[in-house]
Amino acid sequence: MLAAPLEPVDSAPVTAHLATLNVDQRRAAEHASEGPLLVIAGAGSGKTATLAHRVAQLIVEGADPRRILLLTFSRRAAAEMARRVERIVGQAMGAKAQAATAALSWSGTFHAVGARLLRERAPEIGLDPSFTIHDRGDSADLINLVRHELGFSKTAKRFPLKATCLAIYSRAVNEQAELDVILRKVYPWCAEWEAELRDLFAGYVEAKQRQNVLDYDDLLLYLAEMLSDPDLGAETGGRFDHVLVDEYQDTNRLQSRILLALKPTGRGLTVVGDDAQSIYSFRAATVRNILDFPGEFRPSADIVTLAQNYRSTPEILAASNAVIGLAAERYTKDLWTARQGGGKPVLARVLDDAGQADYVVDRVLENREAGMTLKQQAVLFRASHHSGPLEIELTRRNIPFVKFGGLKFLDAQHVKDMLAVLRLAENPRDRVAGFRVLQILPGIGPANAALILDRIEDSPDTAAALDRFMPPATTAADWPAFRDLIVNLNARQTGWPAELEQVRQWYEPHLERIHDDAAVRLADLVQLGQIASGYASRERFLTELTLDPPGATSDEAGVPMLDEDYLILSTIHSAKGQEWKSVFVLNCIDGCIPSDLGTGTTEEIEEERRLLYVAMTRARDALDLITPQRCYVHQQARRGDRHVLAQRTRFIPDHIVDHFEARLWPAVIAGPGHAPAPGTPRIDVAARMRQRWAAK
DNA sequence: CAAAACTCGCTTTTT
DNA sequence: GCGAGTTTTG
Repeated sequence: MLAAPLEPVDSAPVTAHLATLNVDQRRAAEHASEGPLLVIAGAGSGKTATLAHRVAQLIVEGADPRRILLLTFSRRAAAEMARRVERIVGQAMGAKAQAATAALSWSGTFHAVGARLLRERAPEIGLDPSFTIHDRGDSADLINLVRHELGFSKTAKRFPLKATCLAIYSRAVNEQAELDVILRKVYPWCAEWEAELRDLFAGYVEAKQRQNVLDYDDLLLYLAEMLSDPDLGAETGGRFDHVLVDEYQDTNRLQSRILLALKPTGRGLTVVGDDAQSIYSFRAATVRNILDFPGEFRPSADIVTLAQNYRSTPEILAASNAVIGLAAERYTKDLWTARQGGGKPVLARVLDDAGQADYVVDRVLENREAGMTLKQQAVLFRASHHSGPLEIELTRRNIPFVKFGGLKFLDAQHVKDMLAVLRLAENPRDRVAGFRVLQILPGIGPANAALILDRIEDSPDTAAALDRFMPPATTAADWPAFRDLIVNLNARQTGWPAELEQVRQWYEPHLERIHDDAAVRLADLVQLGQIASGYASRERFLTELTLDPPGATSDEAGVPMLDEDYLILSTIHSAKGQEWKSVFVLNCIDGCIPSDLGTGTTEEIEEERRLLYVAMTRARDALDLITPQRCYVHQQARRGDRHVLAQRTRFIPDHIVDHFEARLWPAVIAGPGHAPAPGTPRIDVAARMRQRWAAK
């Protein structure tokens, strides 16, 4: 990612391992650790390299790696950082490097670090250390149970859906704001339910505590509360000499509260980010964190700005600068590059979804002919389902691909079932897990499941509680095996990871009874077993899988045929921090970018603009933005032909369109409002025929 | 009381 | 084209 130094290395002699850095990067890497440091790092400016060099430099200067806390946005980012730090330290220190970087054990997301600190300190803060962690789906299920108990599922006017309830709760927690403010600002259509929502959230919090479970938000919230105790805060902060945070523009108020509680004076604190790439406000991230950071301290934090881009051609950079240049507010200046020219980015007009898929496939294959592997190319899109038609076309033409973002391995019912069994064993009070597991058995529905779980909750002895249950006739045959499984797992008799195999053997007949496609699903479970073997214990497996699901952020697990070449498909959000030689961005039209769901307020529109900017700045040598002329309307009878004419995205208005090469594809299609050129077919029957059989 | 059959409403991005 | 609630059936 980092090119050779383009700045002449001046004045002071530089240690070899920092020689590849430019002047600004080196200033950041060598910044004396006394005061806080803010690094504003534009897209492709060597941000990861700079941060890695800073960590490496700290270690070379004698910092204890066990006392360095590195907070990243994903585990993949943490792993990448560790790899680079090791290489750099190796240059400077030789053989000792591996030991030094292996001790760099405190790196990960805020959530993962939170889970670890809370598990460690649990007894001191009134928490049972065997707590299990709910992912978003589990949390929604639990909030739904409470909603039923409170009778809100039977209101005359429809009460907000479980996912909406959870989103409101989560927003209030992460933004550290009052419910009425959140409702007025973000969920005005739910404002009439304020009193009921308050009751619901109170019940939800109570239920989580009774069941000894934490949700994602709790990992941050409990940590922040723990650190607000002067002793615990000082003690925990004192464990780390250096705290470094990546992607600071995408943190929320709760996260900044945690950071300030760890390092109230800012001593040893470094944050890195780019306000032009802030794209997570739906998760309550606020760009204020990065903007207000310097002023949080006396004296205020030093600021280093990295504005030289090493990634893209000047033409791609110029187009990206033009797009972000139209932003209403912006704090970072334009990026510049010393790279020599390539071609302008392409703005391709295609007829529709099918044309878009054809265009991308043709261009991808062209690139491959020219020597570019599939892995060096990526297709990006705003919403996960936008890639549907393309996925079909890729499958049809035998082009392997891997998709990031969207539907995950762990969302499949059969995988959730298996994990729920393990979770119930780990924490018998986890009601969401218990509900799911019990209802796998024939003859057990919500009523019986609730009864059994009540008994487990009341009894200190799970085995005895299970034995007291008299199963109905339909369940009798399956009950003893189930009872033995749970009791055995609960007592940890089999050990890890062998017990996953034990669960699978129990589950297999049920899988075959419940699903017609049991064979396919069984293959997933075998894969789950492989993933499990990489974790040291059941607790670690459950925790880390929940905090970093495979398929979403990791490219190690869950992906078949790793040695083969494959095309990358990714949501723009999941593409953060990455780069490819050639990038395609689908549906650069109004309604998709910006999403018509995100055009309520100017802030939302501005975030959509930054999203397009993030997508464009992923490209090194080639960039194609695709604009289908018409877009099929989503809600309509199957095989309907209703569509709307789509406009090019408002973020590329006429006066900056010169930064792009306009291309019609196929070259003969007519523009909107024009008659077809002579000899051009009015309808593309062939495309319709393909469409007819393409999708189910 | 459980499970299957049916009907209505909504459809982003993710730790 | 799917999830959630409702009604019917066993």
